Amino acid sequence: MTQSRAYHHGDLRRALLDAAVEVMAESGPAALSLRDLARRAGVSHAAPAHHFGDKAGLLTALAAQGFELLAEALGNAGDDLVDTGVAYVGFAIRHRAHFEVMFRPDLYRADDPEVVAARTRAGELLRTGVARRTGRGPDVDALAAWSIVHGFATLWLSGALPPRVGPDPEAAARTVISRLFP
Amino acid sequence: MTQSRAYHHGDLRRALLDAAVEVMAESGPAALSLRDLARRAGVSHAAPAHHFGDKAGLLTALAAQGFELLAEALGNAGDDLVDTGVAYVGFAIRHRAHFEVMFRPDLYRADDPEVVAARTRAGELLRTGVARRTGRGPDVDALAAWSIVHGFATLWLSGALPPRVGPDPEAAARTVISRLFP
DNA sequence: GAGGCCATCTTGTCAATGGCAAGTTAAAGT
DNA sequence: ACTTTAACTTGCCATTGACAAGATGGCCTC
Repeated sequence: MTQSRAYHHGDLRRALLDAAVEVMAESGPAALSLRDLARRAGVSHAAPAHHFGDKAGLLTALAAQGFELLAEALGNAGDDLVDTGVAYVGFAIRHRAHFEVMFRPDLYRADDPEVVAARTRAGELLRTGVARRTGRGPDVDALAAWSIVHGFATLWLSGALPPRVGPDPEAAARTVISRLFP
Repeated sequence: MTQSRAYHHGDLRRALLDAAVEVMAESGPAALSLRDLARRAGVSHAAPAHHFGDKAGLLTALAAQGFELLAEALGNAGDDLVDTGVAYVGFAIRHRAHFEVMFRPDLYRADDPEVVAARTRAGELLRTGVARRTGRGPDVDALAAWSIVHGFATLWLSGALPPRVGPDPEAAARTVISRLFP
């Protein structure tokens, strides 16, 4: 109904992407199988190939969608730098499957035009969030900010953080980011 | 010759781990195939199963080895906090394959005793590196430090950083970490 | 030194997967 | 009505991970 016309299935492209997100959120990207997605959508095993070409094609679409969602999340975060960082972490937690694909370029075609456009947009939003603070040059601040939120999100998602950090990732992230920008 | 006795092959266990590191350093963890490793070692396709049980078993051994290497790298880094952080990044760059597996617990058995022991050891070395500095409590400092070095390493490995950062990851990491601990 | 034991590795097989080729269905245009 | 074309199916093949059963060869004991 939304972007590809409704034929036999309705909106298979979206259904496959949604199913992929669901599977990966539970079992990680390694557990993804095109045939399983097709089964969940109630179509034949070769149907996904029509929409995405191959597995990398599906993950490319997912990565593009992820960068768009990230840009949206950063755009809604307001002007404060710490809020932007917390929004980055919140996006990673809430859209775990997207996030995990986005930063694994060996899984998809990172030079895809849609991916490049969405990634550029998200990157600029992230950088403008840091623009007004200065220290050793804005580049260093931006890189440090990106590193600390990306690292925190990654560590949280991988389960590497000790329980002592607490159950609320965004609250913990706020504390950590404030340590960088007091 | 080193740990498993030399029978038909010599030291198949080590050969398979080395081949796995080589493959993953080039093409990422998704490209890993037990049969390919067996081919490279010149043994039959079922030989790896004897040493590692299954694919997760091989990656478990690789993760344990990785945490040991990380502990070693951190131990050699000296007392300075920034040096410890740079050593963390240096480890991630130099042992990319290990690093990428270590923080992807869906790929291996993270509760394996050897893995737990090595990870605990590395974790303590990382935390003692931060111990002497205090700010909002050592926990926050340790978490911030870990996040920033882990995030920088991850972003560098994924190729997400702009070329402007320069060609030397450890030099750039030093600048970024110094931003957190001036 | 003969026989047994066991770690090491091989051969054979099976289900599942990704990807390709060729055919089928049905909506949409002319 | 006829054609075109997107959307999907059926059938196939090579590769892979995992398992079962067998072969090989060093080591140990009596």
